[in-house]
Amino acid sequence: MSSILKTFKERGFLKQIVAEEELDKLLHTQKIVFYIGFDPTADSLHVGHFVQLMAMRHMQLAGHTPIILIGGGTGMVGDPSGRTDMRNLMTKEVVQANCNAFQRQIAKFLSFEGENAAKMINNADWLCTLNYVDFLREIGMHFSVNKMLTAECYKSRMEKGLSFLEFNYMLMQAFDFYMLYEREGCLLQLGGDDQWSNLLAGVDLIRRKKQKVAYAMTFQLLTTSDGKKMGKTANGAIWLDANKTSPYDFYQYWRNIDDNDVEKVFKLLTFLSLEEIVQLCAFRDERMNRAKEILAYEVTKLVHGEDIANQVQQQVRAAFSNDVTNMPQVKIAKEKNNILDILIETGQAKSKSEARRVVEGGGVTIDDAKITDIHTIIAQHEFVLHKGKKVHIKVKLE
RNA sequence: GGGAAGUUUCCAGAGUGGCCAAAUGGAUCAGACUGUAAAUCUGACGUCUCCGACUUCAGUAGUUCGAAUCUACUACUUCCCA
Repeated sequence: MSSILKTFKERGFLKQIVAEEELDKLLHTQKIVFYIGFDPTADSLHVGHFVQLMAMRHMQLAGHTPIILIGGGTGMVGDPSGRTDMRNLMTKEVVQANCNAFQRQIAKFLSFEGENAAKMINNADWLCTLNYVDFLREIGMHFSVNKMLTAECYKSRMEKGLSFLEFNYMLMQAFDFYMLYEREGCLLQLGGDDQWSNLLAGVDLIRRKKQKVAYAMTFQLLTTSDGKKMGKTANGAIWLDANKTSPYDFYQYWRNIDDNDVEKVFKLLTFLSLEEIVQLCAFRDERMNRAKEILAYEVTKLVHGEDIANQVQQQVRAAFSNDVTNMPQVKIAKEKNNILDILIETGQAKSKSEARRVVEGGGVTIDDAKITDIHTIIAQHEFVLHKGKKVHIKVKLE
């Protein structure tokens, strides 16, 4: 078995694959060009994309050439796969802005130099100038509506309704693969498992138009041990953009994950060797915390860089050991010195009602004094705010 | 084009004239227990000047002492017939 496929299997990436043996041989004997598409549905990538980025990196390290396909064209339509409702249609300007944001983030994961330098391509280049009739005649004729309707990815949409706009998404993605096959010699498309039908559509299209074989492989979606999508918090999704999810919160998310997910995340989202991972996950008691700390550090390092990871780790350690000089610090206006305003200004409560509840629930401590009265005024100009057992920040009034 | 059903608080989903800021479950937050874990138990979960007040149940206009619940219209969604 080729080492890359073995890696994907051992690390728990692999979900479904087209012509496994053939592809295995191909990956083993040749350096190929492959691609993953990213649709600009938001202004930042989130943890769900992270797995795909890691997979690309693994592939590049194995000598294969990655193409990052930014969905400037497909993003105009919206992928209905696995969704129960239609996406809001984005304006062209938003799509463009999101594309730019994606490019910056993805660039960190891949090398754009050397023999197998990664390439970034935007499918708007060909999708936005298509001629409708030509497209229907050349591409549309190869698709069976009957077959498309039975595709797993449309199931949930068949109950709620599927617009013709979205129904075309599969053709567009198939066409992308075909274009990359023609222009770049791209033989393989990777993606999350929710993309399986779309990937197959591309493989089919290439076979019909060129009588040539192309390959597809999907990866495990990042889920928690109880099967839910990973990356949800009170403040919404975990983003890879530091402005949307601070590196501190990002680090803490991984630091706090379920014991049962640690090994999986290590394998998928870090480059530590399997031996190291097994060793780190050997313990099922408080020693597990050491593993989680390393996990959080490694993952943060990949996304935000080593300097920031070091910095954040130091802050986290300081916060949890009550080391006042190094813990994260927030400055707020000195007029906001009552406990409710402090909670809001420091971002620990979204409304006064919420702030009130945490205080009344006994979750707030200033320095060493538990605050129980919602009217409390804090006299100090500098103090440590604790909320629950996980939030410890130094607050400065000025 | 004709007919039927629907649109509820982050999500799912009850509620069909006052007992409704709205059951229940999930998510989330806090407390207890712990290992910054899980499980479990407890509490909270529209907003505010919080023992009270205010704004909500697609939108608008009504009926009524009183509407998420009734009526009309508008928008959107689904289903059936053509």
